[in-house]
Amino acid sequence: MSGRRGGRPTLEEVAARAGVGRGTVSRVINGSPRVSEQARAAVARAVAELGYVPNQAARALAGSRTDAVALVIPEAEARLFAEPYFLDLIRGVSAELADADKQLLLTLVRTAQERQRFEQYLAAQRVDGVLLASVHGDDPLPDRIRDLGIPVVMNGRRSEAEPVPYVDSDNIGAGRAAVARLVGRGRRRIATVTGPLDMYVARARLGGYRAGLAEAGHAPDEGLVATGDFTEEGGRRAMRELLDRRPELDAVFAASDVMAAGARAALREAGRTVPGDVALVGVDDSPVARLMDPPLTSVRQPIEEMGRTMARMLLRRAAGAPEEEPKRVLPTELVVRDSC
Amino acid sequence: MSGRRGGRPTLEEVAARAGVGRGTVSRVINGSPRVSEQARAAVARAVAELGYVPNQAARALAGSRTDAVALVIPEAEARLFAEPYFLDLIRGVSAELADADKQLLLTLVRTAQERQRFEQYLAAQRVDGVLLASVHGDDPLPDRIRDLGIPVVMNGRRSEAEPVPYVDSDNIGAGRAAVARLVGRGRRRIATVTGPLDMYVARARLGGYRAGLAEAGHAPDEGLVATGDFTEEGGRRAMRELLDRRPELDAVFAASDVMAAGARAALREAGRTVPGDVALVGVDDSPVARLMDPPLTSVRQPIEEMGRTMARMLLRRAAGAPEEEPKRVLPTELVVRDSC
DNA sequence: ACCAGGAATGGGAGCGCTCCCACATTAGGG
DNA sequence: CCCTAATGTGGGAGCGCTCCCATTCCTGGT
Repeated sequence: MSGRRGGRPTLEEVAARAGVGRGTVSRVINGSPRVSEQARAAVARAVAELGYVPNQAARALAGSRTDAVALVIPEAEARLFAEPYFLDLIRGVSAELADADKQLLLTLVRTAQERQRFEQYLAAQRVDGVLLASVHGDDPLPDRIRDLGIPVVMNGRRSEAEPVPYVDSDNIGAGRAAVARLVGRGRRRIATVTGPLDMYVARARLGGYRAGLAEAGHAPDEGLVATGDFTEEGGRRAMRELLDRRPELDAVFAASDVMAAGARAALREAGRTVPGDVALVGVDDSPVARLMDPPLTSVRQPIEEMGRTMARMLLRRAAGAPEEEPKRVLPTELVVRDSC
Repeated sequence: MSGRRGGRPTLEEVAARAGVGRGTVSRVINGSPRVSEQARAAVARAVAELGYVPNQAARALAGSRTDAVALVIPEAEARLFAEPYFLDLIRGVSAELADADKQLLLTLVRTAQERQRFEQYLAAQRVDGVLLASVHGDDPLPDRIRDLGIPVVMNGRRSEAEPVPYVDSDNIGAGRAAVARLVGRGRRRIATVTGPLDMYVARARLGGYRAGLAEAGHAPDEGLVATGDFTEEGGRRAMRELLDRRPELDAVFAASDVMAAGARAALREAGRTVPGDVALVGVDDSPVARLMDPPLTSVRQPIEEMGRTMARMLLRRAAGAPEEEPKRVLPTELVVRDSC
């Protein structure tokens, strides 16, 4: 049989032992300043002696706050994306929450029905805030949550002018840095494999690519742009398309490492060497990048740091802190390997 | 001041609306059979009309159960391992819990201090059960939790005779299947790169390798066994060692895909072709396997299914269900690609 | 016709906290 | 010396449920 509470001490018992009232113990536990040193010490001792741990359920019920934060990840994305991405994100969020003694509630959302259930869940007041990963351009969930009065922070944004607080990486800078590197290595015909253009992240990287070319004085050529979908297969297909359209290309910026891997395979099929015939740059600096042959030059995003930042922002808002900058864009960094 | 926090309806209000008592509503909500059809219908209508959602904190407080389950992952492992592993595991656990309307509390444990905190957390009665991933041979945590009277299920086991309930994959079978394949392809000098031998999973795969050789009538040769640590670098080092000791080897069973990738790199360095000179088999069937050149034959573990099974077992135990088989070993499956 | 026994139900009594009000107690200011 | 204003403090009043007991209403057996 589970969980008959084995005589776990209560606030009341601590109070009795310390010779003070319930209120005082509560104040000490919650770090209120309105307590004398003497009382504080007495309570601290009683807590230690009894091994007291506050009952969270009671706290949540009485205080209507839960000390828990939900991280929502759409399941479809979890499969699609360079998977380690989410693990890194989780790691960052988890670290920051642990420091604040908050709990991480992970929610993978699979179906519309599960989404529904999640909204219900939120309505049940079970979390102090919500972190959203990988939100698509037309997703109403963020606004919905905000309207419910629950603090939200997103990873990435739905559009340039995102109204909901978010933490993003500098995707434009990523595209730019990749192109700059390619140009610096003497490449002249630089193509790109983009992500699905209904995602802001894909448009931003493409924008960076274009900006990079413009800065280098290259004329734009739409024939050098092919759309992928962040999958390996999509990368492969897009690469074939590019080779078909512009056989003379000598470099490719793939908007993700996984697509770069697909592109690499297509290049091999076509008998092109990397980086000899075609130089290749990806984005994510995921493990695949290191394992590819040749190892892939890639633009690193500070994923874990994004997770930490999101959690920090959320906690601050949940605590009702003074409104600070609700939009944060973290820098990316080119990691040079052998593919260019 | 009226505590009209967001005006969420309470059980009491539902009762009033349905024209029944609090007890009856509670019974309906919790699916007790002791309710007339009529009352059930009235309550159901009131619930729908009011959009009632039970307050979880109150439930937990009154009923001492939380509807939440913790999944504990040692942070060190999360980095080391083929990372998608944990994402798959999480996916399985999450799916099963969602079906049961339970919450998943993810805990990455970094330091000894965090471990400490986690135990405190358990003491605070905040979860109905605990799932443990990647437990090392000498880890006392599982027993500790069990002694606290909290249901536990582990992923993998610490030793052959694990006392704590677990779900594992058939690692011996995995080694055997890999070797059988290699033998079937006419390989005669089959080496292996193992994981760290203080982990049962590594010993089991090695055991399978040996069993496979024995079954094929090959004489054992300890020179064909090198120890890695489940990292790419470890795989590379072990492979160099093997080439050094037994240059005539013509096949390698690596106990993980990541190590296989390392081994592949070492083979390339040494000028050996795959699968021409040396055939290669890994374990995990991770994305890396597909992306390698040539694509890697690998033994797939049903990771997501393990996650589901763990969650299912845990929920059943938490519900005080009749003691069923507490040890479950799921089958593995060889996925053939070009590396052998 | 009567009563035992079961089914359905209402509602009191908490669960262990936080909130907040009332009550000291002490320290100045006039 | 009284009066206000801080400062600590105790404890009542819930928070919204579940548990469980008492009550009512219905069976069917004798």
